[in-house]
Amino acid sequence: MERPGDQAQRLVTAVRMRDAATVLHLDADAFFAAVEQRDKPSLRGKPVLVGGVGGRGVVSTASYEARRAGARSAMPMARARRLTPAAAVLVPRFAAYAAYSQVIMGVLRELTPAVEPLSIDEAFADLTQAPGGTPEPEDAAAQVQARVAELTGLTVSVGVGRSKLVAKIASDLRKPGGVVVVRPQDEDDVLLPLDVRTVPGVGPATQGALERLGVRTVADLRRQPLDTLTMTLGEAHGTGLYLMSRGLDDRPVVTTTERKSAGAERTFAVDLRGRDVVLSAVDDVVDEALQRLERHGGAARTVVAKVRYADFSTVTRSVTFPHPTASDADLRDAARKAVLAAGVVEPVRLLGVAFHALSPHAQLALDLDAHLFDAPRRAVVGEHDHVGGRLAEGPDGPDDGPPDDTAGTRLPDGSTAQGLDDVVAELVEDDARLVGAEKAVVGRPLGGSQVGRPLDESNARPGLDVEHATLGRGWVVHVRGREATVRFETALTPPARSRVLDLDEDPLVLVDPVGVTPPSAVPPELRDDA
DNA sequence: TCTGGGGTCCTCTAGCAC
DNA sequence: TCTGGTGCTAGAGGACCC
Repeated sequence: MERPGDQAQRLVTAVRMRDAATVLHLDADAFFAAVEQRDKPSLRGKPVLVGGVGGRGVVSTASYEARRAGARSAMPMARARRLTPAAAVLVPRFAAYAAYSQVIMGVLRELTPAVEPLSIDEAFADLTQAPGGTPEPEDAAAQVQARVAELTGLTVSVGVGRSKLVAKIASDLRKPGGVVVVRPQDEDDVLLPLDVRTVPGVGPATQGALERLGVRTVADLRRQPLDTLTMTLGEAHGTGLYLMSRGLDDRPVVTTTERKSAGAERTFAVDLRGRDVVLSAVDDVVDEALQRLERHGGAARTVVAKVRYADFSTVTRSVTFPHPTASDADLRDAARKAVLAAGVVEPVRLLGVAFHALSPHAQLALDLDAHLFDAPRRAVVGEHDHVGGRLAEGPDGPDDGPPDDTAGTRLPDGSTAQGLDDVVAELVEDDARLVGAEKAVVGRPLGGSQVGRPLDESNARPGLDVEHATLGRGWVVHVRGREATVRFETALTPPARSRVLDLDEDPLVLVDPVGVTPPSAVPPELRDDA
């Protein structure tokens, strides 16, 4: 019989570690806020909060100036504003961040083709795949930092280790703008004193469970037997932490990953009451989810609805088709059924719809069905249902009829929704200070892109890009009625004072972000280091 | 203080077939 | 015919990440 110690030993010896620090992790510093400060010169050196501007919004990213006042990611925006009342509060401009992200990922690919983006502002790179041979880690890190600064004007932090675990932890040790290379012989010195919370995968719940074992640091974690960790945290998580506490991690850098799901969710500024109100709101969320689905394969087999009630309890229900489907009407119908199955009884705070089991081959499957079964679609579903698939019924009983082909018409503009809060935001400016106040509006989501449309109170969000026929490009500070406050500035201009315009006399149009402006394009007298 | 949004992965449980 | 064990799949929920 195998003893617990044997099992742990087998686990440890199965890990194939690299013998040198060749995994690089890059993390852009305060990414969203840094891009905003880059594109909006009047905000440089000032506190900036990017996130949801509604009453229930949270901070996505706080600039370092705002962090000094205590503002943090995931903090309720209202609290962050109290901590740093002078901060500019802006909605995220994902199109701008994506453009910067592409340049940063491109810099890594100049170094090595083996780049694994983790998110919009983070990536791993495998230095052993560099075409000219494995570079020295310090040289690689310096090259990446210099090139990113040259092309974007942003700073990034870089960590290099012999594993993803160590590289990621290292990049976080000297932010912003730091480089930390951890060689194998130095790993214990770096890892063991760290708070266990710094280990990727340890969140508040795991931290609480570990604290009950008396574990606070990585050194404490390493002293725990394997079976204690697996009994406390589950097989996978326990085993993972057992290995990570020893610096053991042989996950490769992978360049391609398959998307598993696509969806959308929305928190309402005022809780929804009543079945009809909720179902109407579901349709809006489905519209957004369908747009995302279309960008990621177009077809799905499972539809999951999420309902969060006023007391923050959350219920999910799902509907699974026998085959992946790309039919908007079917997917919409399934989402409605799933929401009803969750039981809409209390005030609803959030609705979400996600599509799982994605497939690019749905149309092929549907075509095959059409050839194989010369019968109405319902019969096809029934045929496959007993073979193993399931088609959940709504709470009212069996499917009440064939799908309505007129339902679920996709929005015609086919644009990229930014997923912004459905609120109208107002920023009140006090000379150099930006003080926020907002008014929540329910039922008027900023659905789809508003690019090309005239700016008005309903589509205004602080921070969005606008253009004036003669004054040029700028960004929205706030709009009240037909009066808009705008700063006409870009990365290529000096900081601008805000101007108040009458939208009837001086119409403004919402425009796409300008893209990445390399520092070399900025006139010398306006450069950050000038 | 009062908790977003888009994801991934894991665990537990139940139903079903063998 | 009934029962229990096992393996598979799906659904639901939770934890975590950025």
